[in-house]
Amino acid sequence: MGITIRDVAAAAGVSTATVSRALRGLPNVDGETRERVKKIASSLDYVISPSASRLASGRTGSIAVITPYIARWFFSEVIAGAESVMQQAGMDLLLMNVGDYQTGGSRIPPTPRIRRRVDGILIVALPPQDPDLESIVNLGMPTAMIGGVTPGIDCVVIDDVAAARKATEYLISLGHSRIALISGKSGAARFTAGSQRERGYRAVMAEHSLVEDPMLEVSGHFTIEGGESGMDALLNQLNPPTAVFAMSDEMAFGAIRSLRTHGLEPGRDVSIVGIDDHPMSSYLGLTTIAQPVADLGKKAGERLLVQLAGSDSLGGNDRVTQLPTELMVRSSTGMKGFP
Amino acid sequence: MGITIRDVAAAAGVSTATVSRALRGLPNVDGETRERVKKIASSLDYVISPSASRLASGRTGSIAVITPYIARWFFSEVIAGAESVMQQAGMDLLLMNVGDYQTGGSRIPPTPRIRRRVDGILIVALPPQDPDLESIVNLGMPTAMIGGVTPGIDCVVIDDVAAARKATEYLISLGHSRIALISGKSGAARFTAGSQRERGYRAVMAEHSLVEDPMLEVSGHFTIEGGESGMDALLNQLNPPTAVFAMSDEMAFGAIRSLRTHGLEPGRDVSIVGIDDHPMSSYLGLTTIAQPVADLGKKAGERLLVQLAGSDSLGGNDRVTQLPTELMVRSSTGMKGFP
DNA sequence: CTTTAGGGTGGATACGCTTTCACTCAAAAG
DNA sequence: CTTTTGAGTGAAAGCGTATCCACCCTAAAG
Repeated sequence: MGITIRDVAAAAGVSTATVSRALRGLPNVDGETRERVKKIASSLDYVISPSASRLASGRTGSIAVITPYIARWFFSEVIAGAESVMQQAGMDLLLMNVGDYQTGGSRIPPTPRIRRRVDGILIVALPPQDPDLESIVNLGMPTAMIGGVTPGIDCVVIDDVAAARKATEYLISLGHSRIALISGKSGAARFTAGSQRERGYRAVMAEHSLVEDPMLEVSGHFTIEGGESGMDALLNQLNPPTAVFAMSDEMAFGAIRSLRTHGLEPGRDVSIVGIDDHPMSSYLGLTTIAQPVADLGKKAGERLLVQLAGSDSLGGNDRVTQLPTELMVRSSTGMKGFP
Repeated sequence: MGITIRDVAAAAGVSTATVSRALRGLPNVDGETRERVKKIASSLDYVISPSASRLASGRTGSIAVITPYIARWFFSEVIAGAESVMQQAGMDLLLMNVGDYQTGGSRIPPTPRIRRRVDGILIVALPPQDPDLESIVNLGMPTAMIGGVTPGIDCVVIDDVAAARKATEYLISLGHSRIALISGKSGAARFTAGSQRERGYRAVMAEHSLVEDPMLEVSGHFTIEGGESGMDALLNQLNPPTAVFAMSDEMAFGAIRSLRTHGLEPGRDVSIVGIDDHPMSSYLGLTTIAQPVADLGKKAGERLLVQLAGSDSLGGNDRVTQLPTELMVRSSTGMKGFP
């Protein structure tokens, strides 16, 4: 069952070699021959058998997406972006969920298995300490990475330092000086973004000679609940902050809830800035630094395609692509002591 | 490059046929032989070449996930559920985003192409009118479907009628009688869930002899903005509702915002119930009918695996699996005229 | 007119596995 | 003791394509 290249060749009166070349757009095929073959192939509903093609050519025509989460907003958005690019290039996307390595989720397939299955790898936001990261990179396959920087491989990121700077500077421009930080995890499981954003915040604070009160830094674990309890802790201090920079929108959401619980109004009593531009942010009026999440996926996909095409002209160093961020001013921020 | 089954066979002193059988757990292999082969294979870092295996066996070891969206909450959650099941079964997940057929997004690959690429198909919430649905079903391949019912194929759904009934009945139990409905799309692009939920709402209203005021039904297009403008329209009436059943949480979010804009407090002035239990719902205090989204994906995946295993014992009719829903009471609902 | 170049084509083989079929041999059945 | 059985195994034939290489023939170069 299923018609093969031989059927097409016979119907067109040519060899299978010519059919193969004609259908794949290779050179050295007469224009008229090519057209005839194409016409016959489509009239026969012929499609190349991927399995056979892969075996013969050694190319799998698919790439692996290795990610700790599939359903979380950031990740699904990145995956969707990558998928759109890959689909257009005729590549298949293989989802490989590795789970959170801290919680001992499912791990990546053994590397020899990966090597056989795909032509390239897209790594989405594995923290640099992830034990699998090194073994994947060591595969030496075409690889692109999102949300982290590893020397020698294509990395697509936002400028996390600059994003944090924008957020902090905006708060300062509003007259705030006691600006708290709700950071992510403090332990070993830190995403690259976390430490970078922390740096940006610290740098701006220092430049403006603002005290770096350790009491003003809490950990929010990148979750709503974490942001909420972090904000709670901040508000229960003797000298609470008048502004807060949360390293992610979801933590900012939690902070907003905490504020309201304490009878405070974001933007009036306390200003809050997040990072992400999560779909719910505009709904909640959260001022935030927007990052082009889907574009991260697209760009990484494109870089990967370049590598696969072999026309990779980049040196070993400038393999980092930075995508722009943008301050979205909404109602969660306001002049200090405005009312 | 890459070691083959022949290397393993040679090292183990057996034929490639035996290696193949031993590694795949087929019967008719001596226990000791099997162990030896396995040990040697793993010591050689040998993994079966999927391409070769697929070509020889005719099985692709992968299944297609056909869906109009990847990044939206419901869809990414379903995909994640399906992925976890498939990964465990050693199957690859091929993402095929068909886009919203109304907006003329990218369509599915031509069906002969699909047939060659995958062993089975998972359809996620294509509306029953989708022109591709029929052609996919007609492929006659193992197929499972989520969020819709098509005769003869495995379908995994929630009881949308019952969910809507629960929501409406709960509002009635709180003393409400002017209960509005914020529905999805009204045109042709209706998901099955939409019309079912509408039926549930109507049935309960009728059973309680409550007027079915056409003014109390608005369309919210399953978006936040749609829910907001729908609620706006409801509130601008002479005799606005005291309660609202929104067919999805996101529309309920919009409705809540509309309420606040009008100076009203959800749960006190107007009660709102949604469907989904979206992650933001608990944050916003939205009373809702929770549906087990990830489980929809898992269950559909399992059904598909059963079909692929050939041990499918179901008849042609009772192919519908219904998953339970649960009322989550939060602060967006309250007794009528309570304060 | 002869030589050369190269576009266009087909034959044949490799890709790495699965699976059928035939075969062996020891144990159970007669 | 002979026959039957079946578990265990190997040889070999595909599976459907890509690609190397040889080949032909026309057109440009000499």
